[in-house]
Parts: sequence; C-alpha cells; structure tokens
Amino acid sequence: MSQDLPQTTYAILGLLTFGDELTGYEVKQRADATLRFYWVAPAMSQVYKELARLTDLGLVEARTRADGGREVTTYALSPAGEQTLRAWMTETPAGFPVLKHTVLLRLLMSRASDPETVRRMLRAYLDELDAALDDLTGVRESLRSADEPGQAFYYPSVVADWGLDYFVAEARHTRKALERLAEHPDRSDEP
Amino acid sequence: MSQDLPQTTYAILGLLTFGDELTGYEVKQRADATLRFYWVAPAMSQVYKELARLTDLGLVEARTRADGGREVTTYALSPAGEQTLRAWMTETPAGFPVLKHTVLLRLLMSRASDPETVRRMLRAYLDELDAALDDLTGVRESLRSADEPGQAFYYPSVVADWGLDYFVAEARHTRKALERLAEHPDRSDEP
DNA sequence: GCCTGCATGTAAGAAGTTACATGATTGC
DNA sequence: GCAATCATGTAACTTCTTACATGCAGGC
Repeated sequence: MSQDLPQTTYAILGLLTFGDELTGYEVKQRADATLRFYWVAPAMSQVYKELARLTDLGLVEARTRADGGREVTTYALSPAGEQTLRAWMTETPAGFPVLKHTVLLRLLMSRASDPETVRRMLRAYLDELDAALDDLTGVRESLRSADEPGQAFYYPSVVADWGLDYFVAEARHTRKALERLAEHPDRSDEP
Repeated sequence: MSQDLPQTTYAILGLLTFGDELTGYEVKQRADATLRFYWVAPAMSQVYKELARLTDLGLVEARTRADGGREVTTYALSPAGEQTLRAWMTETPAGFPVLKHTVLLRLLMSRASDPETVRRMLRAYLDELDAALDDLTGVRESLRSADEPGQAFYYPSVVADWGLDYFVAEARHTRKALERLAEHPDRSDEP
C-alpha cells in the first residue's frame, strides 16, 4: 500500500471522512473553514489536482452527473481510501509541527528595523488574531450539531477548541512581548 | 528596490544581522539553532543557493580566502542588504503565521483511526515537546551574554522566550485534549 | 588509518503557487 | 441585464527537498 503521498494529499482525503460527498469546489470551502487554521489553504488548482490523483489511486470515488446544463463531479472516500488513511495514521509517526511564523521571523531580525515598526507589527498581529478568533469561533459553533463522542464532528470540535486556545495563547505572548519592548525608553526619543 | 524575494531568502539574510560574518556551513548551523523553531530548517543546498543569489543582488558581501589547503568563503550583510531588510520590514505587512500542525491534522480525521492510536500520538507529541523545550532552553541560555536592549541578542532573546511560552502552551493544550479523550470510555473495551 | 565534522556545491524532481481560461446558475 | 458565486481545469513557474559528489582537517 503506497503511503508515500504528501501530507496535503492525506489532508484532502481527510476532508472526506465526514460521511458526505463533495464537489472540488466544496472541498476547497471545507479546507478554508478548517484546514486553513492549522495546515494550509490549498489553491483551487491543487485541490482538483489532488482529487484527480486520489481518484487514479482508487482512494476516492468520483461520480459525475449532469446538473442542468453542466457536469458536476462529486467525490467520496472509498473503502481503500479509508484503509489507507488508517494505515497512514497507525504506522507512520506524526512528526513535529512546523511553524512558519512570519511575525517571529521579523522580530528576530528587528535590530535591522526600528522599535516603532516592531510595535506596529505586533499590534497588527493582535488585530489579526482577533479576527481569526472570531472566524474559528464561528466554525466551532457550526460543529455543535454533532460534536459528541462518536459523532461526525467530535474530533473536529476537539481540534477547533485546541485552535481557539492556541489563538488566545498567541495573543497573550504578543502582549507580553509588546510590554517587554515598552519597558525601556526608545532611544530615538532622547536628545 | 526589488523586494519580491521569498521569505526564506529574507530569513537567511536576517541571520547575518548580528554583526559577524559566516560561512555557508555556519549559516546552516545558526538556522538550525534559531529559525528551525518558528520558520524552517533549510537544506544545506538551499543555504548555498540563497547565499549565491544574495551575493548576486549585492545584499551580502562574499569574501573568499585560503584556509590552509582549501578555499573558505564567508558572507556578511552589506549596507544594501541592511537597507533592503529594513524596507521589507517597514513597507510590507508580516501576514498571518502558517501552522503546519501535523498532530492537529491527524486529530481532525481521527474518526478514520482508533482511540488508542490517537492517544499514543498525543503522548508522543508531549515527549517531543519536552525535547524541543530542552533544546530551545539551551539556545536561550546561550543568548544571555548579550540580551539586554540594544545588544545583538536582544530580539533573539525575546523570540526565544516567546518560543518557550509557545511550547509550554502546546503541552497544556495537548494534555487538555488527552483528558477530554479519556473522559468517555473506549467503546471497544465494552462487551 | 579512520571517522567525524567542516565546507561546498550540482542535478533531478516533487510540491505548490499564480495566472489564465471557460462557462453555467442565481439573486438583484 | 449584470454581478457574484459555483464549477472545473491547464500552463508556466518558483521553491524546496533528496540524492549525489567531493575533499580537507583534526582527534583517537
């Protein structure tokens, strides 16, 4: 069983584990609602490419039918797909998460910048965290219908709550850094 | 001023903002010690490729000299490089961090797995977080020599402390998820 | 004498992005 | 009638990784 697929391929396969069948367009929407927060938001073109590959491998089943004047294809997880997913999760280690933290990257080299720019960046990050928190709260609410153990959205709800905690923690770390940067007076203000 | 370079290129340029000049090999070591935790650990081959590009653009200055029987090239930030870095940080937004969270990705689709595998994954993550915390603590200690405001390692120390807080928070979120998964009995244990 | 670390790359390929292209449906 | 959304891709390109290749220096 070839399990040397990229993680994003498994991610897309995983979006089909909730018992419904989706169009490529809907897969993209679901990715934007969930995967975006702790994986990536794949481009439309990549979604279709991955679905084509998964279909070739027999891991999803594609069903095309006429919807009025156009052809619409929906995709569903196949038994082989479910088995491949299970094998991947039980037999390969998850590995350590990779953070591509644009804010920390810039903070690291802020010696090449100036204190006011740094503070502005951190305040902007706080605003964006607020917005992300709002978005994810909305997603979390939409899972309430089936978030009990054994139901379809149980694990997604655990993940969403983790994500909410993560954003709250990030905001705390950002404020802490801002306070630390404010502690000592800005040299450029002095005569 | 062409500032449409990939972020990783700026990241490598940023490693040269600490006043010293490094070989490609040393740049890679510094990346592994710092960037690894909140950006990426670029491959050796990419480090050399980026340094060549930065040299072509005049953003770093390469100096080759004979060290015994072999030629060794060291790289230092040029004035143009410093200006480009500053322009990048003041004129372009940082954007939102991207988390490639292998553990949350798998947790999302754990309905296709089984409870024991999920718990094993989370416990393994806790162990890896411990190891990462140790590593980063070592890095943080090595910055003590110059971590006061205005000194070379001031911003790196702010970043390292943020990173330590982040790992501690991750461990907390992981334990919380583990407890939540333990709350309800494993159906497969029942008769 | 051998192994580890230092030092420097090339080449091939996969993964993923942006830009381009097309057309139907639905709500206003 | 027009705009936004639904729906599906192709093509070109960049980034980044893995595998390969080479050789010196220093410690045991």
